[in-house]
Amino acid sequence: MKIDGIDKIIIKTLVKDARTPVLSIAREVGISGAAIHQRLRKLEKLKLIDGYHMKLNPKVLGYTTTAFVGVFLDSIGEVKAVTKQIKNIPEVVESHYTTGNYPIFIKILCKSNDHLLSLLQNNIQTIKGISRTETLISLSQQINRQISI
Amino acid sequence: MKIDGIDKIIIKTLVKDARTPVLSIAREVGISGAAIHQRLRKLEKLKLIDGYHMKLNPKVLGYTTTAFVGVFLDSIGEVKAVTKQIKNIPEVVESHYTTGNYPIFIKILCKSNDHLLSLLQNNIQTIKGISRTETLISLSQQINRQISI
DNA sequence: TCTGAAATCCGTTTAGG
DNA sequence: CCTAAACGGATTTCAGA
Repeated sequence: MKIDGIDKIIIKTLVKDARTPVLSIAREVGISGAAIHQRLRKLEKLKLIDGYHMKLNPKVLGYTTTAFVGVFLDSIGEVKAVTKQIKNIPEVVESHYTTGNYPIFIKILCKSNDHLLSLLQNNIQTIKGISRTETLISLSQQINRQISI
Repeated sequence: MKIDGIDKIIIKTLVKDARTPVLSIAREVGISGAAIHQRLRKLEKLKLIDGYHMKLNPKVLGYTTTAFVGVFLDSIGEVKAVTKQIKNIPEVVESHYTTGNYPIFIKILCKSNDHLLSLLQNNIQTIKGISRTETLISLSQQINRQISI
């Protein structure tokens, strides 16, 4: 797996704006569009490129609060069943199976503190197998980026 | 701010694949490409669309482990200074200012447990103002999505 | 908001060094 | 790994309903 400087420019450009035309990258680095195209195919085949996605701004939809919730279980065997239930809650955007304090750790978006409370009490804590939760509210996010290449 | 069914199709399509041609969406919903184009401009003006980004697969780069680190500070006044230092660590992909157990909560990617240990001992814990840390290792991630519309 | 057409530009393939 | 050429199809703009 060789990733040279040209590949890095292609990647950095498209991480920033996935709709940058291939030909504009080609002009930038001074090779043909077809060559950029071939390199993109290579990077996709390597699975280094996972996809191209529109990013939504949750705040415009009213989701102003991010919270992390550590989930304790009655027994560790229930991870799968509980995760399946958690998947049905649309406000949950990440779920991790973890070692440390909690077996399950999730990230949720909510519209207000009341919404957060309601999610915890009416959705998350009513799932069978969950014994209790610990919440961490993100007041603001200073870093949000991908791994650097 | 009105988002109708057509807007939702546009958004869902581009969230899944940001490079879907406007004209293919147009055929899907049965209106002209120009109309889709106008709606996209509208959604961008609303700031609902935050951007279009290539998503990298950290595993292909060797980053197989995700960890969350709760950071305790000597004094709460040091949040800004410490965050600035944290930003210099490339493995840190998220940093949150939080209420709860920790004032700062970060997400990091690492290549191995040794790498994680080295990051904690040689990078994070050497930052002036950090008193101690608590680590949560993600063994696997079951959910990774955006807010639903 | 939408359409349809025009103009311009792009992605992709192919043949070849 | 690259180029150049060519085709099909895309984005974008604009006038008008």
